[in-house]
Amino acid sequence: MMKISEVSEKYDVPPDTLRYYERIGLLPPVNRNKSGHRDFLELDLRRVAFIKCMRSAGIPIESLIAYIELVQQGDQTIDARKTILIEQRERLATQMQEMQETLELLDYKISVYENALLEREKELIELEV
Amino acid sequence: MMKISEVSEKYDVPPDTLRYYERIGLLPPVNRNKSGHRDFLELDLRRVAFIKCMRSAGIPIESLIAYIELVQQGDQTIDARKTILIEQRERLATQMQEMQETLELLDYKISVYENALLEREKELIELEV
DNA sequence: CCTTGACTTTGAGTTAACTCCAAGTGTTAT
DNA sequence: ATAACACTTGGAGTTAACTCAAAGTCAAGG
Repeated sequence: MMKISEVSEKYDVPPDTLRYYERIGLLPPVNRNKSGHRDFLELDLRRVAFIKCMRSAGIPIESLIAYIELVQQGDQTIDARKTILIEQRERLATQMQEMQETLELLDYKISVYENALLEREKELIELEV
Repeated sequence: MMKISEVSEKYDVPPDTLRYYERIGLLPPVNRNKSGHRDFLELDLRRVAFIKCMRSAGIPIESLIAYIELVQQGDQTIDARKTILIEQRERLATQMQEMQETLELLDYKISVYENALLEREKELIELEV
């Protein structure tokens, strides 16, 4: 359905990274065509989208591999999967709070610099007058 | 005023990391006592706190070094400093938005697993009855 | 038929940010 | 005075997550 270059283009993930993900078991074995080239099917694409979303938020690959492996093992692992997701959800929420605080400090500092620049301008104008 | 072990304790940053920060120029040369040991003064502590805040949000060390160097150079670099802070503020905001989306996906998936588990329970009860 | 270009694998190299180690020095306690 | 201990430096090692390179295969175009 889609070759690796197209998937790379569509999801903005380098081909080497897609192959790397498959190599380490993050992406379960991708469908192949007769000549051995990867031919990403709907399911493969959904997995890529999921991985991309998780990685863009910094969820560690190790946790994702653990999760994906549980998914492969079937319904009796639902509870364990939920545990992983909740754990990562908490880490993410904590991280976002820290970032919120940093954002506020940055905003404060930027506003201070803004005022400092205005002061400088005033001084310069007074020199001219 | 405070030795490295105390600073490490207070800010929860390993001594090796504090020394590393100084080595690479992220932390300007820390005050020393007669025997050559670091003796962190108020100013050094404020710098540690700032670095810790920025790093906890993932602001890259490289940008922080650039910023700190400008600070050392005095008032005429205020505009350049502001530019760095604004740039990082934007990167941070973007990152937080991506994380928000991931958080929502995680919440959704967790809720799906919640329901799946309830279904399983129901089935088990029916088996018993 | 031969070249071109995209694919393949395996393994090595890179980058950021630490983290650890060895060898040495100065202050404190016995 | 000597042992213990926290500190010092310089340099090497680690970890996560890619990223690149070499050597080979295959289908399509001239």
